[in-house]
Amino acid sequence: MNLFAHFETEILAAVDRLKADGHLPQDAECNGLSVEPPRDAAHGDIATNAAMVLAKKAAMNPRELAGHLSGYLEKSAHIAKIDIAGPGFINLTLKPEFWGQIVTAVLDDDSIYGQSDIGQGEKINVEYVSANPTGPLHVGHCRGAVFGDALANLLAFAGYDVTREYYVNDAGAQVDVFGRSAYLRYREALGEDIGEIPQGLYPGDYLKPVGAKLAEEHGKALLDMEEAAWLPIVREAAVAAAMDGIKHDLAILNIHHDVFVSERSLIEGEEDQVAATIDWLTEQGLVYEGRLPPPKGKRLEGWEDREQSLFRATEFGDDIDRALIKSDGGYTYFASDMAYHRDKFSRGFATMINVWGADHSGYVKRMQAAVRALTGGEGELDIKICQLVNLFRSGEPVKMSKRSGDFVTVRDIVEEVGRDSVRFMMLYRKNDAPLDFDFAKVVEQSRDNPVFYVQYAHARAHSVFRKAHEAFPDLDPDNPTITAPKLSLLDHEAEIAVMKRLAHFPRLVQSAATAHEPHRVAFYLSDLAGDFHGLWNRGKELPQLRFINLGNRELTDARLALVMATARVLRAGFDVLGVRAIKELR
RNA sequence: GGUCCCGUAGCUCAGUUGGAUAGAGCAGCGGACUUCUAAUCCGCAGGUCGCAGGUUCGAAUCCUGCCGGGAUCGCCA
Repeated sequence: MNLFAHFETEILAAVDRLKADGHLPQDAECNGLSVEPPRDAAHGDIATNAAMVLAKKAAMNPRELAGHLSGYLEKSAHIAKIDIAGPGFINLTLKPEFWGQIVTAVLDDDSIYGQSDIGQGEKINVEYVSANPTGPLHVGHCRGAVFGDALANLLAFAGYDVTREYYVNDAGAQVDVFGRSAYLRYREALGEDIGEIPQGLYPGDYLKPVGAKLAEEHGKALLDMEEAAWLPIVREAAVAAAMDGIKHDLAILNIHHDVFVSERSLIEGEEDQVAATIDWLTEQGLVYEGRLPPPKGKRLEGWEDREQSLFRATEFGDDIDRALIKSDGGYTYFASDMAYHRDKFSRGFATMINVWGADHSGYVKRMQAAVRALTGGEGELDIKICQLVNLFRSGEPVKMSKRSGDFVTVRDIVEEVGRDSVRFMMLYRKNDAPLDFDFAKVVEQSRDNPVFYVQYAHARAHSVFRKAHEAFPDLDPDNPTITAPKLSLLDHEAEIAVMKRLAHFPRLVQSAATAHEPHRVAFYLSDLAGDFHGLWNRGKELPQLRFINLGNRELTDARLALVMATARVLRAGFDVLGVRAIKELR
């Protein structure tokens, strides 16, 4: 049950009655109607602007119209009080016993509470990570990886048909460099002293096994070849090894993509899809030969003013037209990315989401312009930029040296603090704000550490079940079943606060999903945990408020139902974030 | 210089897509607690939402222009 959706239908029914009795014209529409929790809880449980939205149509001032509307709402069950406030808000306060229905709804095994159908099964493509296959994943990739994965979970929970996708940039100049780096390791594996890795090549040790394997498979055969002959072989082996490593790194974060699309395969497959895309754009009159002005305000070494094939990106909202073909005849990265997005669209994804790092923010307009052009305005691309992660260790910044290839990898982080802490922390911030990640803090067992705080709430709930089992052995300590609890017994303000929070979950899921903002789920969990801890603490002062009352099984059952409901919603939120809910603290 | 993002309490950040008197957590101040329902709790104080205009019943939120911080600018990926 979605509290706000439920009352929206009641309000709309009241509006219909207003039309029936002539207060409103038949054609009056509720555009911009809101049914939401008021900002200030003192105003009640549900606020609606219905009267304000309809005032003009009714030729009545909003407060007067609100008076008529509330006359009809009063007849509805569950409403304890109706206030008309401010410019014409209608505030509904529900009867305390209403909230028990939320607990019932959460515990109903026939549906998953919070799950939504707003997605209507629409196909949606989430492309995330897409790191170059030239080495292990490091912190920079980690945030986008976790973000994309949680967003995909969230969208699935909200009823979309989600595909998780990874674009493998295995075609550009970078992977050639990577291949040459691997070739050096190959020569090294054959006993040659290669000295220091030259500037510009990949220095990391992770290519050594690739070199060794090449030596094993090819012996000295590659030494006598021209680069044009050995490069494809070495490059392919290096990329394959890098992708294996990346998939392993993703797996330790519990991230599993459905589809990997190779850039090279777009070009070298049965049909050159990049060429086909450029042809198509040319037919549409969107490609021309021309010159680009050099970037202003920044001197560029070796800027080459030349006539080239340009895509009319400016017609679709970009600042400048974009090059498609490099001077060496190869496709620009952008050209193959256009082909890739055209491919996505042709696979039935009208809605696409790309998750990128901050360093790609300058690329956003271009790609969105491309999608507009390629889909005739039918496709929609949302690009989520993940800002930088700053690493700290007990408040001290962690230094990273990229030059030596000695950066902090996903593996390092997960091994040190655990997958769940990494995932939660990466989501405990809006994606477009920078994030501070402190190795010491995320494993701290204190109120300061939101990971702990939320995990602890779930563990506490389960500790109640274990205690309940000791007191009443018929109760299953893992999953106590309580038949027909008398939920009206839950009338303390701290209990009602928890139930209200539970009531907000479905709405929260919907808004987070439509905004493509999984961090809202993390903050919600923190709030819910806060309410639950608050209730727990009240039980310390007021023993009669404790969950388990030996002399009163009926009350205990009602409270256990509430604890169960809380644990379930925490669990549902954790599932969206991809964080494991723990039942016991170590 | 252009573009994009950010600017909210001393600090770190939320803010339900335009709603009412802007919220949390730290830190601060004042109390309580000496405990396994443990890994603290309760209360208080704290604000010109960067600045100035605009849009309207109503703006932290939308539009414009400034100021400050960050990222980015390519035939790289």
